[in-house]
Amino acid sequence: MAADPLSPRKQPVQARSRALVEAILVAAARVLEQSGLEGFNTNRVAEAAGVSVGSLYQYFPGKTALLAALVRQDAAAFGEALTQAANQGATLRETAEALIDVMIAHQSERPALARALDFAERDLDLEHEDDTVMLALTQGALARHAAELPGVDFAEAAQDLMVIGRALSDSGIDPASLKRRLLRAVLGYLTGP
Amino acid sequence: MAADPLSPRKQPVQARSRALVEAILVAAARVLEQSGLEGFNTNRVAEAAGVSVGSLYQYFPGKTALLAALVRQDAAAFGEALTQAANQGATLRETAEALIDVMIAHQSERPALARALDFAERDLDLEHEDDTVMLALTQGALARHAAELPGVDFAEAAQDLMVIGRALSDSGIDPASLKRRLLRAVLGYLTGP
Amino acid sequence: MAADPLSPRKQPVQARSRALVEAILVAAARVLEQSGLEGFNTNRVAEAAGVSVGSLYQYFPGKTALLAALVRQDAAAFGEALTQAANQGATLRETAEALIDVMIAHQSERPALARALDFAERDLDLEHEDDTVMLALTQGALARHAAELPGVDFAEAAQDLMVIGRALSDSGIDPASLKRRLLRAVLGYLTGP
Amino acid sequence: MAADPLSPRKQPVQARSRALVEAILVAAARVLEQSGLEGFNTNRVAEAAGVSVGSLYQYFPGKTALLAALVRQDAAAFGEALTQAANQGATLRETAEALIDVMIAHQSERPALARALDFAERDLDLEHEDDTVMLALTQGALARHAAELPGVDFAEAAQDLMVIGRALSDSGIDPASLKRRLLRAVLGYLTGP
DNA sequence: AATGAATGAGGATTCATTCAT
DNA sequence: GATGAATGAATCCTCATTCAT
Repeated sequence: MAADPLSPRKQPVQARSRALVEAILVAAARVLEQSGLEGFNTNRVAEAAGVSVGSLYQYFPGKTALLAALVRQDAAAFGEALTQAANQGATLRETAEALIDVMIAHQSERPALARALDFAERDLDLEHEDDTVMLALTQGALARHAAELPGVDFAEAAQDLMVIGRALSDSGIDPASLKRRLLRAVLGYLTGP
Repeated sequence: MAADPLSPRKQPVQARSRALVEAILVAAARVLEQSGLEGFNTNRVAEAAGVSVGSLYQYFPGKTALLAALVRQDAAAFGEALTQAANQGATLRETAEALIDVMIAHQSERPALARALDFAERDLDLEHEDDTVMLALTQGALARHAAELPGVDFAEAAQDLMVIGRALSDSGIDPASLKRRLLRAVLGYLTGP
Repeated sequence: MAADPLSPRKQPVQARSRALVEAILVAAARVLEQSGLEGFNTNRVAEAAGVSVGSLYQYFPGKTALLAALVRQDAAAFGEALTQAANQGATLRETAEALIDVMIAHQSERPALARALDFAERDLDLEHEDDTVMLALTQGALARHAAELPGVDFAEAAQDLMVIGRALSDSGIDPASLKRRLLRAVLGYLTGP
Repeated sequence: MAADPLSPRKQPVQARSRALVEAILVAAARVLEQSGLEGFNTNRVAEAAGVSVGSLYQYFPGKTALLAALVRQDAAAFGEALTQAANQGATLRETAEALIDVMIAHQSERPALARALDFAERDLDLEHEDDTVMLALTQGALARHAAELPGVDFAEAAQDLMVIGRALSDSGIDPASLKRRLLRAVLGYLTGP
């Protein structure tokens, strides 16, 4: 009965429905970006999407689910981009650079949105779910350079680097120096003292 | 009129007033810890403090200000503890350990509270304000070991380490391995490749 | 325009239509039984019937009409069963027993449904309409035993007994003793002091 | 935490508060009487009482509780009146008359309200709670005339008579003949065949 | 200064009903 | 006729804030 309040209500099959869901998500992202979690409410999102509240609730069982969908959508896109990057680079440094570039790109595109989504992800305890993919990805990328990383626990390192990467890219640090500093943190962690 | 909504309304001079403010803050922390930002509301806090809402508003211009006071109080306490640690340790490693111990202690004492405060700090954009002290502190600690850190930009490093330290200690990583991993991240960053 | 909101919209002539109406009514009964008046809504009924809401509205002008149809259907079935019983029994007592058996059977079959329908009947002020048949029936049954009932106003008695019978059978009284008690009430009323 | 949704939220101690609660209950009764359970909603009641919704919720945890309070208030008043009557009358018939007079009075004063309250009482499953007193009362009244009632199970009879009495007085029967018919039903039940 | 009752805007969610396809 | 997506008014309830006492 009381279904999962974080999952969408039904899969939009028809083309029109998919467009509607898409419109809602786009509007939701905009509202979240401009007004923060504070100002994020279903009525506002529906209005911004040019849709009735009822329609919103047709596809999302509640405010939380909408937020969760946003988070997941972003995580998925991010994961995809990371996947590309993870397989690039002949050296550890090159791979690190590729991954960092993705992180920075993701974050600098819509900083306020990225921040709010990070926020929401924690709030909804969606971290674990989303991070599994990225963790695996990162771990794989590390494993590819095992030769350069003697004695490193890949699982552990992947987790730490994920946390560090996120935190730094989301910290508001001057974008110009961000890449250099992230690189330092990552390579330092891995090949450090 | 439109006064700073983040600052306390007036300095409580009388002893009784100070006690009242203290009681409110203690209660606020408890409420925040137990119910999260979601359940944090002025009526609840006032009740938990055994005080009337009116009195709460006598000393805090609004909910936000109360939250801000909590954040600042915590930051101050944290800063104090860090100050102690920053001056300890003959070697860089030792100093780093001392600082990390403080971070972990601060975080592990009331994890839920620490998390919510971190949350709130960001939400209220209080980061800059609070971090100034810690930044200076960290920077000083680094400077003390300048010999071991050739070519390091202390200001920059302090900022990065602060971010990294916070993120890792708040990440929910197994407390048992947390210190080791934090140390690795910090020393790696500083003395890395 | 403002048509009677309690009457069905049109007589389903086609076989398929009749089946559809039947399916809706069956589903409606089930929903009402399982979820009460509270949870009784057109969307739910339509879904339970495996029919679109639009179709439901094709045959019933509104929620109320659907409910009314349910009430009437039940009343009709009940009336039919009573008709059988009303003509049985050589003595007053025997006839009373037959009628009471029907009442109890009707009520105990789907108690929750019976209750909700009673509820709805009152809510929609359908009592008068439905009871006409039963009243006539009861009155007839009494008349058959006029010899045993000197000085009794059959119309009045029929109404009173109807009310009493319904109330008692719907009162949640232990089914084991229900018949005896109903009999006592009825015969007491009729042949009393 | 999730306290009893049927009980009031706090006892109004101050005179003003009591007046407010009283005003709310009076308004609630009026709304219920005029608009039925259908149109009974907290906003409407608050408005009718000249009070803000917030104030209503200060004293009643929800719509249901408000309704329950109304039912209980009515039941209490009714019980009180019955208590008076139950001790009157030298003969069974006289006592029965006294009780029936109270029932009729209670019902005929505000018929629509009485009906809706009966309705609500069932809806909220408050029957048992309220009826205990009346049952005991009735049982006592019967016991007082035990000599006239050989072989009668007072507990059972009290329950049956309660049900019968309510049903008849609430049935919309012509008030002029109501008393006579009720008396017949009651005495018939008790002293019948 | 303290109290806490009162306010009411705001926000989540439901569901009867319509109508374009 | 059938469909079911879309609508949005209606309703419940919360909580930041004020103000009379």
